[in-house]
Amino acid sequence: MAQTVKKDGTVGKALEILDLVATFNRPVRFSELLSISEQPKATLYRFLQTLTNQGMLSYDEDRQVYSMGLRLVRLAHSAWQSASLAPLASEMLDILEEEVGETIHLAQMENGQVLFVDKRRSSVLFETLAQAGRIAPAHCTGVGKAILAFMAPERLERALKQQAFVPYTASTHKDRESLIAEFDTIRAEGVAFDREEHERGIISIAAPILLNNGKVVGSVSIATTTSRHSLKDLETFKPQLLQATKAIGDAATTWQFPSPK
Amino acid sequence: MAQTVKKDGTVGKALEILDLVATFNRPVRFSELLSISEQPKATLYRFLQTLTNQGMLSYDEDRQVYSMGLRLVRLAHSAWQSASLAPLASEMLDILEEEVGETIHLAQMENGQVLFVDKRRSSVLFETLAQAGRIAPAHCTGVGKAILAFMAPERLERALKQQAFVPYTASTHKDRESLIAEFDTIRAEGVAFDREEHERGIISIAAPILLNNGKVVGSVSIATTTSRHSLKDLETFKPQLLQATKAIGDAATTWQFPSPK
DNA sequence: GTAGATGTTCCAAATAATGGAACTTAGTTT
DNA sequence: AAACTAAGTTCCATTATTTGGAACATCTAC
Repeated sequence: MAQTVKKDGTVGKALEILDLVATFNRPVRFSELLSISEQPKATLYRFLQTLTNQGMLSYDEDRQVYSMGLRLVRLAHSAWQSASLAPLASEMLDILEEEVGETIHLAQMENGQVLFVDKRRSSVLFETLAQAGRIAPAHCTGVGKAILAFMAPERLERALKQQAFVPYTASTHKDRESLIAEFDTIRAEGVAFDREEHERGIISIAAPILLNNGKVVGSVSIATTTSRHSLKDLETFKPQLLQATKAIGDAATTWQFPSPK
Repeated sequence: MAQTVKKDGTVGKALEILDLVATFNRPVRFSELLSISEQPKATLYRFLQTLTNQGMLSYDEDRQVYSMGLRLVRLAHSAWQSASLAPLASEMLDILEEEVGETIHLAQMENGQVLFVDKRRSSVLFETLAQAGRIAPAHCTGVGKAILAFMAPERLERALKQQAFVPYTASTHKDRESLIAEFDTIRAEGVAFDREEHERGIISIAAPILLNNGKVVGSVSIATTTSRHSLKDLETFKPQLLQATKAIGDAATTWQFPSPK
């Protein structure tokens, strides 16, 4: 279990249920939730009512199904704007995209997983919230490994405990040791490679975003397909990538929120 | 006060605090929150701790400020995908954009406010404030009025109670009566106009998205600036707009979530 | 009509939230 | 450098809320 022990009382339980509904990625019946949830019937029922009342979930009376609520979209907009690296990094990502002409991802760590907070892609027009918010495992992605390799010991320890080490492809790290073994190389080179570890045919080069005090706050990757490019090709983008992550790191360090006055 | 009476115990209070932090749109200190919150010091403190623990908020130890948490971005991604009209409407919005070549917004109602869930824009120059997740008042926007005018009586009543009737411009409806008076026209014409009611120089034409059973579930608008177009110009887009909203309404009506099995 | 499953409500017991006040730390003034 | 002030944190007996087993209601299928 990648789940950590929760000690946050009623609120924690309610949010756990929110996560539960989210994992379905489709409207879901009460009984379906009941069968997976730890909570007894009446308790689960009450939580669903409360969350629906609050707009965190929505309930379709005709179909008798729960979905995620729009209040989340509103709240996330605020989160994305004021708490993610996206607004800060936007310019640098634009520049990087222009330089390399490949798909760019901006990621941060959330509960041991990689959370994509922004993206640039050379071809198709896309809407931010549609793609932002997607998650991926940390142990088998360039963005994930780039962050993990630069984490402080106890933060890393916590993150590693949350990895499930699902072996997506033949080259996926299948245990903790194998993953850790790569960190020295990543730290030495300053970049991490995804060698089709998450998806066959998809490779990437990723670099961490570091604050001036050394803390990792996120990472940027340049991703492509094996049919278009080799790892060697990606390596030629390294200078531009590092320049971008450096610039974002500097911006994140000096960034001050607007004075309260 | 546009605030409704909350009866959702601890969870409701916690979410209220989340909203409170969101309104700041910037990292915020404990004392700032305390000064506006209803909650006593210790209670507020504990809630902030819990929410931070849960990833719904994030806390910057150095600056001692709270921001919205990335868990919201993850959850909202799920909400946007499975509970908003956006995925369903995407194709139709693409077509509409191509036909009219102006900025398109897709909106839904959330807690009496208009919530933008998707957007298409033809020119980068004309940057409206609206992006996915962004909110706006209902009483002074095309999308808002288009939805309100087609709401069932008690839903409308609840929504009207939540309007603050802030007079943004000279043409903003400044009270309930003035707003309601326009509804007959909107219902008769099938579209609502924003006559610079929210922002000077910005006008729009909007149409409701109706399910086959008559329920309004959202609206679509075509927005432009007065320097580029007049209201008459916008009116020429009416057929295309109505065709798009009809198609989205049909899709929303027949849409079935993937079978649980 | 009946069986079975799903969804909703009740209420006394168990538990968690509450908040006034005391305490600690950080920042400022005399 | 002591005294003051404001901000943030912890404590704990009291209070209020959550809890969940079980009964009840509703729907579905045969």
